[in-house]
Amino acid sequence: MIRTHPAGSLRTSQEGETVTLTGWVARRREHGGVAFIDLRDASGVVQVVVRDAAAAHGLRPECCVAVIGTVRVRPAGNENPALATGQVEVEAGEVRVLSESAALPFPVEDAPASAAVNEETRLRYRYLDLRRAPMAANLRLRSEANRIARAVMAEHGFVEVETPDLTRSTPEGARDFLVPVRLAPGQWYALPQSPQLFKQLLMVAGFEQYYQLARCFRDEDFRADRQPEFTQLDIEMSFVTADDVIALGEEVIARLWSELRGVSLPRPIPRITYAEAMARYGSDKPDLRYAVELTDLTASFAGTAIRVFAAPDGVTDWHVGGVVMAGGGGQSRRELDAWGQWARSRGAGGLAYVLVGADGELTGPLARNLSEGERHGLLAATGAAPGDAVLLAAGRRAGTQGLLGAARVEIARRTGLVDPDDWAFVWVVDAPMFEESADGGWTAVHHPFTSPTDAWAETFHQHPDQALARAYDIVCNGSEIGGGSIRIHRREMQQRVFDVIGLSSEEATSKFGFLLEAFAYGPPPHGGIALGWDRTVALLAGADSIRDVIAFPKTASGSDPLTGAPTPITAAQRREAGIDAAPRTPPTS
RNA sequence: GGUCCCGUGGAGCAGCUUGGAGUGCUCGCCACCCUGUCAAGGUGGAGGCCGCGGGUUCGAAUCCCGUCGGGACCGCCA
Repeated sequence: MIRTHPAGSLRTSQEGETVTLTGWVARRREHGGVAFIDLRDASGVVQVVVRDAAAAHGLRPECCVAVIGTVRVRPAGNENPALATGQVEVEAGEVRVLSESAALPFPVEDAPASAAVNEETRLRYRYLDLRRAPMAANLRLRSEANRIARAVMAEHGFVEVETPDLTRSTPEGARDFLVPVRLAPGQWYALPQSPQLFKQLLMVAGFEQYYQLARCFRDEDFRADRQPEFTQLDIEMSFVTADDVIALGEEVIARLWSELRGVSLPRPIPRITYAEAMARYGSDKPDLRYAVELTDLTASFAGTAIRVFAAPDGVTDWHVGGVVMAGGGGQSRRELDAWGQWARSRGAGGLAYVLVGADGELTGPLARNLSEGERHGLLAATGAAPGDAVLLAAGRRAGTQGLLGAARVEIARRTGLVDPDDWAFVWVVDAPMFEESADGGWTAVHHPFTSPTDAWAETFHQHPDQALARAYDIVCNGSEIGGGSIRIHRREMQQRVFDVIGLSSEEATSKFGFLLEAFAYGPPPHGGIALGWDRTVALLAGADSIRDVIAFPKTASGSDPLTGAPTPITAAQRREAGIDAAPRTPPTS
């Protein structure tokens, strides 16, 4: 090392020692005959005193320097308690500029008032953005999270196995990223959407306990919490029940929050069924930091004269529901009407409201059309108090609950019900196995290898609308941070799932044949979980976006302002890659 | 595929509703002054295709259309 000490490590015990430090000029304060340099390296910051004015003047912000000097205790009254090294300073003998820095595109050492910088600019100069304290802290936190996860896995005897990034396309679920194959023109690899099939093969292979911090790739549109490539803590275990996997998932999460946030999570983490989560919170990832719940008013409005609340003929899952906005009666007419606009912007028909007056009388555009029974039922069911507003929606059950659930989140946000220091974890269990697909058939909610619950093991194929899966999602503060299931290991049961989702045995063989073949050789009962590592770390870091816990993320259009990727390729690259080669065999679909 | 927001010296904003000289704020940058600061302070200075293209107008940062880029949301994400 060309330095003798990390800058952030110096203390009064080193007084008098001659040290060589290396790092970056964070700040410079010139006073004519004396200048103070805040020297930053990965360990922290220490103040360097430079008495050679000419030497100090050349030290531009963020240039890289070496300082040879003597550690001094600061003169009385000049200590800086805000710095870990604030009791000492380094009297510079020699300051060597190792490399200059051009004028900065944005401040690296933030003054508090100027912390916000356009994210595109930050990504363009990500190496400078990562010098900034919050981002540096986030990546170090992520590294610690990785270490903790590996420690927990090691303690339980898990085997870390790497799986391929170049694999075959399995055209279910998300769109694949495709990679042309030079040696076989017309053939394509796909990047894995997850190591799902490989980890099941590793169970067949007898490893029993596998994990991996796995990179996954999905060619879908972006959100604040999505990237085209992302990381999962991927886990699979043999001879386990759902409780075993859940217990392990809890241990990982509890250790992360304990060691990185100093938060002791209540164990076991509570569980809620999917049906209950939808009924009470209108979401399969409910934010339980606040208590607002939805109310089912379907029975109260069964014979309603209000047309929009009446079930059309033939709709069997009609639902009328409400959610109370405490104090919402104080909203202006304009604000109340804005809820309808808010609902329509989410693709819903609208959102009605009634207000509860001081005497419990109901007002609002709908109020006069409510029957006495409806008024009474509404008040009794919702528990709305004078001064409250009740937002009402009607429609098919899932969509209506979802809309009211979104309204619940919005109510909490607008009325300040969210405690940002709170952590509310919950397992959502007993999810449906299937959901209706756009073409009227059935599709697997989780994936087609998810086992039904014991109660549905023999009959799920007869009632795909009701069958429940041995699946579990872990939710934190309204974000799904992981999920998994017990898998199917019986060929006969797997075939029934394929039958339900309309996958012929030819298609199944073509898509998953290698897995089904492996399952002919004594597959163990197994199950697993994958934790969305970017979201998990973002929660730990208090970051608004997973981009803030990824070193080099992409923008919402999939570009990287730093490297300029993606780029066109040359004609020669195009020829060599075999992109335009005709397929050897006709595509299957 | 759809909806909405943003784009103004290097950074962050205001100006736009109601068109009238590139006007303003905070920070940074450059020069000089300054021997105990730590978001140092002081004086002076430089720096602009108001994202881009078109339209309306005597006149456009401002109004209209299109486009590009960024962000958020719906759809999508087994």
